[in-house]
Amino acid sequence: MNDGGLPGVPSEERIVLHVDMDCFYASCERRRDPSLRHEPVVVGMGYEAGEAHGAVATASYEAREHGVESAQAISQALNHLPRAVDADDPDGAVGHYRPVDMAYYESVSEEVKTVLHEVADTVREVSIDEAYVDVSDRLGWDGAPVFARNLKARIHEEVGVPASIGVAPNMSTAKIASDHDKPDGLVVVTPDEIRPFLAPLDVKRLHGVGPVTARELRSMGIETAGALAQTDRHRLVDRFGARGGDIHDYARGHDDREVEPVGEPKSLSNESAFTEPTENPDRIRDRLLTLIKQVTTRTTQHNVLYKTIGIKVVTPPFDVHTRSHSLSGPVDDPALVERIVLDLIEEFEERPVRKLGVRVSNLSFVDADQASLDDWEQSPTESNDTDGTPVQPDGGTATENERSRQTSVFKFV
DNA sequence: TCTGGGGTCCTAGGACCC
DNA sequence: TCTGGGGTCCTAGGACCC
Repeated sequence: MNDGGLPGVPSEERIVLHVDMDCFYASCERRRDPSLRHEPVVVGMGYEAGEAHGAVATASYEAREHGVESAQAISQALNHLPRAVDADDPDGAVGHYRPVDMAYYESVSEEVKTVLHEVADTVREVSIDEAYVDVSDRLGWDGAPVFARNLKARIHEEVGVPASIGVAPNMSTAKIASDHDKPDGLVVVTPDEIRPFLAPLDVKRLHGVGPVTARELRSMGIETAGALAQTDRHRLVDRFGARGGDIHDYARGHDDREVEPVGEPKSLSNESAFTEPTENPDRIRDRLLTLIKQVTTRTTQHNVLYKTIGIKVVTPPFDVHTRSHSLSGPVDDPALVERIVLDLIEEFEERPVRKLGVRVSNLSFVDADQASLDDWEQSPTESNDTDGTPVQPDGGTATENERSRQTSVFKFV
């Protein structure tokens, strides 16, 4: 190995692990209630005990064997796998249904991430149940299988949930490897195994190939990663833009992305669907007000300012529309969000709506360090109230709506 | 497959500035 | 007043990921 995980390390020499927790929510429920072990467990979003509404967030492998799938309506899942209380056949299989408990799952996730940070310097937390770690500076390829096996064991013993791990010279291959032998899998792909490992796989296994791209590739006669690897790159870029080049690289086992910690979020949003499409202006308005409250509660709690405020409106059958408005400078102002959102929704008046969303973007984060204040000089004409202060890089005038909120203004020096 | 929620990145056209 | 080209920002939509 060379001098340790620095940029410029040849990608073939990196050792990247992708750690993917197996049906994580269901595993968390089992950790909390060990009597669920080996039992079919279904965790439902919007589900309440005894009810039949909501959708499947996660199903354990035992539940999947009975036809329960992710994103399925709970009512449908119950047809495949009834609860004990409403099972007709006393000898038939029954499922254990639980509502989503994000706070608990996040606490379990924290424990897993703590273990990961103990065994590696570089950890990218992708989601609540998934992370990449780069261990190039800690071991070589001959030590990788034992290291990964020990990590799996540690997570199981110290946190009490199962994980699948993929090991490969880059992120995209490590991800495919972790998925290759789920659940409780461990797949190591060394640099010289990478091409033969990828070649037979269906293109849809590649990161960046979704249903649309898979269908198009298929129509081009490209079904496997091996075939994609041999396709002329220009053809792919012409057809798919920048992503065409990426998936060509991934299919050939090339991926130079560094494992780096995730930065600050780029946007914050909340959305919510109606049980059936509605044109009722009061229901729409009420729902929007709820979403605004959810979003601005988060921004205020975390000291986040935003410059752009937007809505998402989904009309039947499933047409997604977005509208947004940008301010001249960052603010955190719930009343202003409300005015802008209600203004943007007017365009959709009298149209049926099945889903609504509220989003803020163009974020800035003011709490971390105020070092940047050195670059800002408070305008002598304004008051000195500095908390939650809207700042305006151009020192310009805000729209008439936001002006009311500007208790103080900073001027760029 | 008929559709839940929270995100990211890319693309393309238009406005505006120099 | 006719006119070129580059850069940036904004907006909307699309595809994808978990």
